[in-house]
Amino acid sequence: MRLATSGFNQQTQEGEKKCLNSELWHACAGPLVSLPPVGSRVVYFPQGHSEQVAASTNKEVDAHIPNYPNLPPQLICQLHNLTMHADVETDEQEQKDVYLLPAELGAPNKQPTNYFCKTLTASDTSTHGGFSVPRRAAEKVFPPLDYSQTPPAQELIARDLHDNEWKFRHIFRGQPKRHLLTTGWSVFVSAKRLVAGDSVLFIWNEKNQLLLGIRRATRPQTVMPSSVLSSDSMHIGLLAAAAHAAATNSRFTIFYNPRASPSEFVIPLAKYVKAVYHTRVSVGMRFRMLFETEESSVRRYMGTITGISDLDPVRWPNSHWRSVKVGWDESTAGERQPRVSLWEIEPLTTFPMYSSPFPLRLKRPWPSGLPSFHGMKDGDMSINSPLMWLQGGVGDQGIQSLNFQGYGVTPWMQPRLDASIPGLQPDVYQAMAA
Amino acid sequence: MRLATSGFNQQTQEGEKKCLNSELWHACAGPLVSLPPVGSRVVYFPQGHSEQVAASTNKEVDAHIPNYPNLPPQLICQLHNLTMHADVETDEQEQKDVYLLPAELGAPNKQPTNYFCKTLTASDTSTHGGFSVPRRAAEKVFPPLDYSQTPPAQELIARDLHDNEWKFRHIFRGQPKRHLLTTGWSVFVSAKRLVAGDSVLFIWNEKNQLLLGIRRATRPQTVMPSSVLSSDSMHIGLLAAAAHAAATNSRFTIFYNPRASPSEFVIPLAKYVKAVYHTRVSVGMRFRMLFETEESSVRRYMGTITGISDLDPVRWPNSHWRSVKVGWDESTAGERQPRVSLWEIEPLTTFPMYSSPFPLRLKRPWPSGLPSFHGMKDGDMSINSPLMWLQGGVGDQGIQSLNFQGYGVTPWMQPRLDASIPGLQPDVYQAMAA
DNA sequence: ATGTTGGCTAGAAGCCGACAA
DNA sequence: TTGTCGGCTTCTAGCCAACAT
Repeated sequence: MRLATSGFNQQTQEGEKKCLNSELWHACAGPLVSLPPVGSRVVYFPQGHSEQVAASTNKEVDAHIPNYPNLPPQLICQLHNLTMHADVETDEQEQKDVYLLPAELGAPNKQPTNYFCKTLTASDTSTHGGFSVPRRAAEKVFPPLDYSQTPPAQELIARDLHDNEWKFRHIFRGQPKRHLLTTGWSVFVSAKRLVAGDSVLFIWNEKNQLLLGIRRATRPQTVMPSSVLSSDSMHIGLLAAAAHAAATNSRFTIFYNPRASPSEFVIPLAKYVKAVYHTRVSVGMRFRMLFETEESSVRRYMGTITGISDLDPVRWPNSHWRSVKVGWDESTAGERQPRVSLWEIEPLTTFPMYSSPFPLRLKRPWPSGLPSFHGMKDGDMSINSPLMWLQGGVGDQGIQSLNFQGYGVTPWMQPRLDASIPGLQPDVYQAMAA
Repeated sequence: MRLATSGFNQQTQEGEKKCLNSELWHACAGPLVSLPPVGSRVVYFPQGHSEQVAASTNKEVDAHIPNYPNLPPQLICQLHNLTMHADVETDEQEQKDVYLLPAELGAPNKQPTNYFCKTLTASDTSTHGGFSVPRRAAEKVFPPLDYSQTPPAQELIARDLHDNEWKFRHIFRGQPKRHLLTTGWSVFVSAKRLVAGDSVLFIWNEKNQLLLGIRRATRPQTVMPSSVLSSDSMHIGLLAAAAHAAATNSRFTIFYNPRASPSEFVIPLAKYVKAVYHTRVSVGMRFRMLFETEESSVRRYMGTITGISDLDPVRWPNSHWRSVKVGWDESTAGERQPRVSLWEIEPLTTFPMYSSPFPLRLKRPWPSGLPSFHGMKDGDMSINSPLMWLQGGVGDQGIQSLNFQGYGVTPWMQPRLDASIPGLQPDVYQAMAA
């Protein structure tokens, strides 16, 4: 049975695309994922992109992949376009599809307020019964039941990322009383191929619509590399694409999977500049860092900086990518990564190095007469435009992806710095010296 | 339920791999697919590889993909290794996996003799009943039933590519009498996610084992490009990988999907040389070409050569890839491709150009002292070794793939030709002149 | 010769409160 | 508060021959 797709579909340039629900998209992506506004400048890290491919193909980058000496570890780009993507897995012969939604300009990552997220138990996914709704969640997110009825029950209609409708019987019964989704639930579970450990997300939005997203548990070997291209060619492909775009100042496209990638590798330029040039970090310094919890909220973990050095001095010398070695306070933090990037952490004691926002002497001032970006003065540090354009998306297929398209920067666009920043090791910002 | 894997598993270098049944692999790949022997020399066409990626991602090669001027349209390589691949799709949470089998050296493509292939009907795949076995097929392939029983019935045990066991109740009943697979059939259908239009393949081999393969109907958008890498980066990746391997004479890996790719793009060198240099073709010439039928046998279609020119003069000038424009005799041949490669066709009247096997003058003779290949004399045309190494496989996941690994050729290894071949347009073999 | 359908039946799916944790 | 289980009911999966092509 193919579920009907109705409602707020939208024609895009490709004609047959259907749009994704942006609110639900953000909810599925998680509270820590934010989309840079279209038109803004960002920093792209091929190194991080490479990590995503390695994670997706379960294969590390091989030794005989060529180096791209002209490809700097960080490319300053301008976001051109950004679309949300999601695979759709129907229960019948229809194959996976891509759905696109042009992201609204400058949409902040507003997490919905009226929502809940539950990790499915064995009972939730078994054929024996329905879905047990946490009491507080049901009372907050679902429409109120008429408790004078016996038992109180109603029909819920929820819409997924593709605007498909799912109907559930919501009933309040049992001893002790509890909220359950019965009829319709198993259809949803089998259609989405959910298993214990996956999560579902119910959102009650401002338009009084019920939205329903899923987040699959991260399972190994998400993608089958052998079906399309060798993982080596994929690695080479992303590097060559970036290098070519940088050399020719042409547009290119990348995909970012928020929930599959180890780290975000497209960072707003302002955030990057602030972290790298306006923050003094040193070994021994204490810091906080945000993480997402099971229940889709955020919490802070504390740690100490134990070192600052290149993650891969051979392949990616002078990179800011994960250049900070850290130790975590909590013993349960064993699975947290031992290396982070400067813009991911929040140093507990910051020493503003200079009063001026851009104190660094630039040996070769950048061309002026170009649009400045937020908080940055022309002449101090401006950037030739256009640099890069992005285009992104996220899915409910467990793989949630952002698609970035951009114009590359030419090498000379990398700011050239001679001043040294106390607290930072020299090799950390030599990358900026082309 | 995870099906038990027993029997002739085999440890490979990676430890946990299980081997595929090579006989079944060839049967699934089809009668026209043959594997070049390991160690032999082959010609690799990046252009054809590019077509496979385009078909897999449903996206044509974009305009702003860079050219690789140093990458010739055909690379002479030596097959290093070849493994068979298959995705396995289990019915539970386990994800797809890769299974590998080192291909036996020089294994010819021996199609099994005792087999049948049936395209599944709506009834075959519905939950309402079992599988209707064509009478001749059952009598030829299945063990004989005891027809004195009422009704005659037996249990069949078949093994798939991964050596998983499938049990079926085979019964001969109904009015009129017919062969049916009942109990166990639906489990197989749902586990493999078969739908009407897909095909199953039963083989009775020399060891009196029943083998069971599947071939999914070619469905559009087999692969989700957005999950991993943009299709642009994939295209760039395969080109850059080949170019890099050619420039550094290093090893590289490619995947070939016999049933997903429009054409074979790794051709035995002898076959290529014979077709390109020992066969005179011209406009108006009649030819035959082999195609696979519904029932997995081969038949010949006839046609006439209508032109000889580059398929893509801009991106791939002087390429032999699909350089022959053809018209087909049968009006039902509308879906057959209008362009083929020389080695795919069998000209009806051949004029041997010279009595010597390699009559072409080579401006720069190739280094000698290297292994010659079949039918070729050292000194006439020899090839520096090692050139390329391949490694391949095929799956039952609908996507059937060969994985080739090889060492690239350095540009000077391309034979340099000055002689012109009557009947071929000059630009066709200028490619060989680097 | 074989695809589809109606009838029948066995077994799984699915609704319920009991009973922990 | 909520995960799992035994008991019971409902419905579909699945076996059969009839019928059609």
